[in-house]
Amino acid sequence: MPTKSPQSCCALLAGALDDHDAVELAAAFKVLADPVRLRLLSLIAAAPEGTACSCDLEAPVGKSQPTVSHHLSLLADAGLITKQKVGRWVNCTIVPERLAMLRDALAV
Amino acid sequence: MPTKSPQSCCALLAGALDDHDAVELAAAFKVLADPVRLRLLSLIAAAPEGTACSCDLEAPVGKSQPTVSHHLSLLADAGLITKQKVGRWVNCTIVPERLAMLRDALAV
DNA sequence: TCAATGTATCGACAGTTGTCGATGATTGCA
DNA sequence: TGCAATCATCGACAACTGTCGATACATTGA
Repeated sequence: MPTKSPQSCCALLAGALDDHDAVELAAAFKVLADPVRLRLLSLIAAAPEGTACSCDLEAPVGKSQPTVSHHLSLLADAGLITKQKVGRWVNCTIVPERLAMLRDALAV
Repeated sequence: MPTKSPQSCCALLAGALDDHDAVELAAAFKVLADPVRLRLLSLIAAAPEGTACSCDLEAPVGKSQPTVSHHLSLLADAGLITKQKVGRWVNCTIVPERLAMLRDALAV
């Protein structure tokens, strides 16, 4: 379940950005402000059907399993991906609507 | 002088994102990952002609003068605003092209 | 039931970051 | 020239973050 975050209705850079919205929007961008998470997002988005097993993500980013697990959890908490456990594996799927929402937040 | 940063030509989330591009893109988003900086951006963008005096920005964000100066420098280094000194004041102007570049980086 | 595998959690550590007070530099004005 | 105003820089501190090894949990297969 994604945490609550800036809605598409939020007044953004073009309008008044109150303190509450600023904190939420900053938290959303903070998740994107890490090269490992960006690479994980890129790998997941480029995988077939936008879904990748987390076991296939450790080698490309060159980080340990706990580190990758940590980053994937942050991405999931931010609603940028969903994690579905199937057997012993965890499939990560990108949520393009979430990216689009953040993209719209940068509209001027 | 803005520091170099992800070009519009960068393969982003939809394509392969190599380590170097990931670091640069993450650095760009890191600048946006702070509520004070987002509010400063919002205030500058909402000001007439997208330009505001830095002396008018301290009160709205509720931070000290050194803190605001620090954040404005980060925004300027990231190319999101330009700073022009006129007399004793510093005018900050938004750079919408830069925001658009980051917005495009989130394209899926 | 037991071993193996994939994942999450915990504890710890180093590095980074946001913040402010104090201070310095520069400009405009009397 | 002296003073006030605006901004940048410095030093310091607390808080946060990314990282990993060790370990616990969960699921599959034998």
